[in-house]
Amino acid sequence: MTDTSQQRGTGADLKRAILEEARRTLVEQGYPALSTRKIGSAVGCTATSIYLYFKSKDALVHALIDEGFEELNRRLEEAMAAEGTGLERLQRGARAFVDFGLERPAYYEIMFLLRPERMERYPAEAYRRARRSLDAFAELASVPAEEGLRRGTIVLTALHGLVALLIARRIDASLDQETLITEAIRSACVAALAPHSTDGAS
Amino acid sequence: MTDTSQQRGTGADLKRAILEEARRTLVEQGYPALSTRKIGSAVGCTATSIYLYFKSKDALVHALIDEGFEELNRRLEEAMAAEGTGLERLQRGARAFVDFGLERPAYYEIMFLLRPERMERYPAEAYRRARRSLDAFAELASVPAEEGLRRGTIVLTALHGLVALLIARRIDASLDQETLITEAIRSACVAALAPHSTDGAS
DNA sequence: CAGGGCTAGTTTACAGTGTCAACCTGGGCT
DNA sequence: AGCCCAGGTTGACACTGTAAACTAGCCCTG
Repeated sequence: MTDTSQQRGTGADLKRAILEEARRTLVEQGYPALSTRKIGSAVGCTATSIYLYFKSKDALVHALIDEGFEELNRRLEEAMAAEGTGLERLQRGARAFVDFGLERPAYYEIMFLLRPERMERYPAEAYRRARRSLDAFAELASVPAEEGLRRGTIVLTALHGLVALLIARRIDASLDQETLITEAIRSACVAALAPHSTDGAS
Repeated sequence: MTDTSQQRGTGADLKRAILEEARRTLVEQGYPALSTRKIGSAVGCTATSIYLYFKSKDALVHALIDEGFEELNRRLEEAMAAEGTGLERLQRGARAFVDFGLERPAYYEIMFLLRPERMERYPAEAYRRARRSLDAFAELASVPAEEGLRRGTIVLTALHGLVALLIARRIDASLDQETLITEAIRSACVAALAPHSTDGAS
């Protein structure tokens, strides 16, 4: 037993091991701790071996992003599948989104917070598919397609801002987090489903 | 004339030059291009000289963040000072916030998008002061203090999410950006000033 | 005027990072 | 037996922020 560095298989096994280690590091120590050399030594190979299975470090991260979107989408579908009014379902979806962000901040970071240029190599197609979440939001607003997409997007931006600032601890600590979240969600969801208002409020 | 590297003064002059160069780089090439060595060579000194005037690279960035908050606050005050109903003023403030983010993305990034641990060294006091913007939002909701702070925070989070995703180009390109922005702002502001709703909608 | 000390800056070095090019090595096939 | 090649490694490059040690120039004092 040399130490940790011997759970390495070869070929596809090694690729799996690398991915596993990357996932573990991401969850336990966050994105900045992800380094090719660390992964390599933890998995029992050199840093450059990673490039046999991933075109770049970013490509490795993209694989993790895919995992993240899979879980997020699963949660969203589950939350919104159950019965209820449109508003209720939308609110449950929103809640699921926020919970995901708070429970998996490291995943959330690489999915939504990573510098744009890191994402450019992330295939646009994959990204669109990954963003099914948005479609789910959009379809709930029973309005013309574009308007629906817009309203879904607005909800998403509001939720994103909430999660992002919570994760970054940039929210005034004197506020009760739970109340803030429920109020923010309600505010965003109610507005999204409100009848089309062509001019000022009533 | 060796080359560019001769606009250097000494002492406080050098500090000013460093700050200027940092600001220029930030605006022209973005935060990731900020490196101590590049700044040094552009300004005519070595990388380590920067540490004579700034405790760390982060401290230098903090100085830029201060500049950013100064401009943002100025814009917000200007936008919200003019007459109008509470809603109108809030909307103008929100618009000013979004415009700032879109016009100064690099500043916005270091102010709101930088990794949290980079900010830990940013004195909490300075950050609170810098966040006067939020207070301005809060005071417009004429409700109890805590409720006002919460509503202001919710508006801020919504705007932040909007700006963050716009800057990151993660908004569906088929949407008209201008419409999206005005709708998002209206939605957030109307909700913030809505009467207190203890239970479900009417 | 000689010399001490301080200030402002540089040199050098360390420990990291992602990534590329060249090298090696063991197992399967001809 | 001999070859080849998939799969890994070694070593290097160009960066990063930053700390420690060193140095040139000036002012002030004896």
